[in-house]
Amino acid sequence: MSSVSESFSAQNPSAERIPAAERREQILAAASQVFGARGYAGATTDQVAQAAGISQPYVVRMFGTKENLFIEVIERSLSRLMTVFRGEIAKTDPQAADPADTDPAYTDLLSARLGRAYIDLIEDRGILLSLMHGFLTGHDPAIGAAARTGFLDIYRLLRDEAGFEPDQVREFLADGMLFNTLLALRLPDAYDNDEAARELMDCTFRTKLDLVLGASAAHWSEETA
Amino acid sequence: MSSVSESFSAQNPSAERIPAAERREQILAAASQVFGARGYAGATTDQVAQAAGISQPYVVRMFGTKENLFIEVIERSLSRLMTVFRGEIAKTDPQAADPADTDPAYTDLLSARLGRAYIDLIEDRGILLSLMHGFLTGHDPAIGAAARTGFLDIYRLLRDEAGFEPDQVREFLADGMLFNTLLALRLPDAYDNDEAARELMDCTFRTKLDLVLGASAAHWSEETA
DNA sequence: GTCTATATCTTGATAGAC
DNA sequence: GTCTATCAAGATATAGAC
Repeated sequence: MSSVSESFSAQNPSAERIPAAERREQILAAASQVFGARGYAGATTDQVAQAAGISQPYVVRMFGTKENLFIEVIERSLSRLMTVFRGEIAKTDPQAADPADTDPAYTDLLSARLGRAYIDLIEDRGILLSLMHGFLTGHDPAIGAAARTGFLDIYRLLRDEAGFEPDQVREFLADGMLFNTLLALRLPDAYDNDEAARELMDCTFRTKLDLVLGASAAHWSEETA
Repeated sequence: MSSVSESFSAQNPSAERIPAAERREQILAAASQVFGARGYAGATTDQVAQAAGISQPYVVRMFGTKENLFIEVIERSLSRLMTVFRGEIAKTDPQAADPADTDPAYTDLLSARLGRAYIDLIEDRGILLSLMHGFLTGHDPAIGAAARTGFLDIYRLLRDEAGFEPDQVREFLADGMLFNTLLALRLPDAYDNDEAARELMDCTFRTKLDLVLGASAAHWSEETA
């Protein structure tokens, strides 16, 4: 994107004009990080603006309201997540005819692959965390509705497209929620100092631990405040 | 508590004086509900005050800061949760000598009982939800530290006092996090209108479903806004 | 122990120029 | 397409009376 000039001042220095669609995605990416770290209520539109390198009113101008921006962030996260899942399903199941009639070995393999793909999503810290904050904002009418719909869409994808039994879906989702919670808690930061944290993370993230710890260190150290 | 007089005006009408300790617990109980519904950043000290039937400055006066109030709410939730778990452990295991060397049937039974006890805690909606919001506020230095410590305390309780293997703890915690998420999402409200919601809740809450649905209807209908 | 009044800061949103 | 200036509302915290 817009080169070195931004590294000093967060504010768009020469007010460079870029296409609205591109700017939109820039803002959404920035908002995803900010909302993921602080939640809907805890984040400000100004923090998003700074992260995107533009002015606060422009953020509001482009998305109407903070609430609407958050909803678009959630929908973007859901879209990415489901795209990734569908990719794994397609990759794993090149010749299965009936997704409702699958053998146990297949769903076990697919479950492992989807789990790995989920963990890979951590590379962009904002996706899973802003989603999680969306789920926790069920109280807000508009956000709550979007969050419920999205969550149930994931449920149906796992059941109908991946061919999981309801109880397999439940287990998969449960692991995901623990995963998200450990990330939000920033437990990776305690990995070196607490044996319980270490043990829990070892058994939660297993082979993908390096990715989690590495992404964590890189991510949090960049934070503004 | 202070009887009928409060049903009209939320504000303590005649400024009735009650012992500080009792008032403290009143405020904590109210704050637990409010923070549980809206999270730390989303809740206001005034909402807590109204829920407790006193003035906003008095809430701040008694707890110093909103942040400190939230931390005390979290600690109260943790304390209740751990007390309940310890009660189940004691009840289940009257004669086991070495908690580190337990047979599978025992941990299965205990796990089921702890799970049931956890679901029972939903009767007070604030406990699990304010805890969950605490976990999601790992970004705040003070709150994050309290949340991490508390989470790890629960981990150690399950491992050392309940005698679970790390992987059993992981699974138990994962179910708990899914449980909390479904509550925060207010999925119980969608039970009648969405087959996926119904299926997921049926298999998550099983025999305790009545409790979840009942408590939900009763709880949310009482809400102020 | 508890309230009223209020200072002060933050923040989402609008107006309007370039 | 993007910014500066600014308003209005809301929220935490303090002061001080009763």
